[in-house]
Amino acid sequence: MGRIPCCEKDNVKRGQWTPEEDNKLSSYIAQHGTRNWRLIPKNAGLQRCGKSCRLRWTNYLRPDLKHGQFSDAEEQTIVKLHSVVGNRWSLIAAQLPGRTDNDVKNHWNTKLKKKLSGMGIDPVTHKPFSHLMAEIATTLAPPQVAHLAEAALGCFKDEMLHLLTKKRNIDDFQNQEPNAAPPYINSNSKQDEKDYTIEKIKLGLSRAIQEPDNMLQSTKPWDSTAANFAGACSAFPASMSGYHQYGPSSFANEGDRSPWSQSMCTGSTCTAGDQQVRLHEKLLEGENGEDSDEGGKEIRNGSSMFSTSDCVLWDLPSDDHLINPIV
DNA sequence: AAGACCCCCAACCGCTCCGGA
DNA sequence: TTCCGGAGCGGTTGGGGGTCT
Repeated sequence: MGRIPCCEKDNVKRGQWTPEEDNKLSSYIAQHGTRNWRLIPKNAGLQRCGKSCRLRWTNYLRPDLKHGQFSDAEEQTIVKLHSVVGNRWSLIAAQLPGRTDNDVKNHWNTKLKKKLSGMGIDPVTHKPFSHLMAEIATTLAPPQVAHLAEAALGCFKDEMLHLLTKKRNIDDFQNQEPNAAPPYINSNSKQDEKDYTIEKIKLGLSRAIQEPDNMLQSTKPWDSTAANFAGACSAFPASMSGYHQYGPSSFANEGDRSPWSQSMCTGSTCTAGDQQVRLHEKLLEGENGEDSDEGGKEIRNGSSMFSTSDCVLWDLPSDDHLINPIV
């Protein structure tokens, strides 16, 4: 028993599309529309799978598509919506005219995830790493806490190392701790540099664990993210804990908050994760067609899900401003 | 100059969803 | 109500181009 293939693979061309194929597909669709993708390649004279044609059309050839870079506003929207609906790219893309789910997904995976990690925010839960550490620390017995930094390092080290070792600016590092030049400065060994970075991360995580209350009591969630994470993890040079390495604006810098950071800050970063779970549950209830006692309606009412009294997450657009209702 | 490495993004794969019979 | 086929979705891959060493 195998799955029925969507087309005969033997007679089907795969890989990059040629301009000629694009022309054939575009002109066929212009004449006949996009009904029945299975028949389209045959009728258009293309040796392609119908699915491949659909993808090519929806992700690339459609005349209403934008192909340029994502704007700040678009990025904000993606991050905000992702914090609420998770990896539901088609839902997110529906709020961004001219962008496809593939575009959004790619942009998230290649840019935004790193951007958030660089700001000390876990891109999955949208919580600050330091807060996650502190939360875990408060739930563990002391002997376990002792191993937390090590374990956490295992979880986050790829992102951290990527950010810290790859794009390091040694001058920044020296400015941060002028009296404690890292040992690798005088060494040619990349391994030394990496080990040093790892030790620094461990130290920072340990501090985060030792002071969970301070982290949790922060009244400004954002302050406990990039800035405090950098503070708790003294190993992090300011230039790395912020995200101006990626662009002109800086998150860690108090006096220089981009619209991005402002909108991120207005939401309850530190509680977004819990609320996200609740929203996910509500969403699922909505999808299953069951009105929950307290929320099903809001969920199906599109953007109002973002403004229910107990679920205010971000300064998301109101109903009127969302391009397409969610769900 | 050239090979290694990295990043981005188009395209593919396989699963789920949905609507019609 | 069930089944089936088409469409949609999200995860993953791989190739091409750029950068680094």
